[in-house]
Amino acid sequence: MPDGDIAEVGAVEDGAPVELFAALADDSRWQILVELSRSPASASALAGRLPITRQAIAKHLRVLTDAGLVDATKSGREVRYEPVGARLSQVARQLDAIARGWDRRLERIRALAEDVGDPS
Amino acid sequence: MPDGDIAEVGAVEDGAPVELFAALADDSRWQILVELSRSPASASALAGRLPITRQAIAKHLRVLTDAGLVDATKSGREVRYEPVGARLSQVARQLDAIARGWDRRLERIRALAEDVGDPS
DNA sequence: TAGGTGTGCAACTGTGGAGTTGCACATCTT
DNA sequence: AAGATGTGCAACTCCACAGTTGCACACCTA
Repeated sequence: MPDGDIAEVGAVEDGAPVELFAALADDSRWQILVELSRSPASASALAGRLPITRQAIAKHLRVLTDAGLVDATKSGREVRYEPVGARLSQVARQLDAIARGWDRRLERIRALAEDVGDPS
Repeated sequence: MPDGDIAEVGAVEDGAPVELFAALADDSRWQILVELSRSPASASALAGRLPITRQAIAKHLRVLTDAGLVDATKSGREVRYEPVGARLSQVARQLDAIARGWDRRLERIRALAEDVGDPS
């Protein structure tokens, strides 16, 4: 089964990627992602550009890494992080599939209601 | 400017829809969305199918409505809720645009590093 | 006019997460 | 070897939020 091929019904009922949305539901993490998209950097480097502590950033990077939104590469004593577009695209496709599923179901229900409630 | 046309850079820097992700980052809210996608219902009706209180559901519906993920229709003394696919599709497009932006920037950086660091 | 059903608002509790400080360990440089 | 820089772990505080109970109000119906 191809990766991008997600049944729109199953995508809803199998449970949506709640953990990933939680990862994206934080301003600091988006700031980090923006900085990393400008240029990959280490936690300490990010600490120089953001208003929060290195340790706080490290925690956020942990969350982002677990969610698959960021890739960590150890190089000597420092760890270089960079954003991963693939994961985000995957979620985008999933969301679109779910949205289409909603619309299809509602369409069906409306058509049914039309037949029963207003048979002219 | 067409609705679907989102500059991939601006989409990142103007701030991502964090509020919407927060709305999606809850299991109970997804359960509610699934139920509503099966068939639109009121808060009390949902309370019969979900393991939480009507009041808790009402709070979640408020969040979902504010996020534009659910549409409320008052009919007599009851309020009928139904999911809105359009909002979710919009976010999907936004995420995809952001992801492509990441990939493009990293590509550019890599190409640059190739020229400088390994001029063969 | 009651009684039942659906909503709304307010206060309270419990918990998870964001951010901090402090310290220990690893690694590069001189 | 010694100092400097980067990272990791642990404990603590603070606060937003999920969920609850309790009550008041609005609306259909007998």
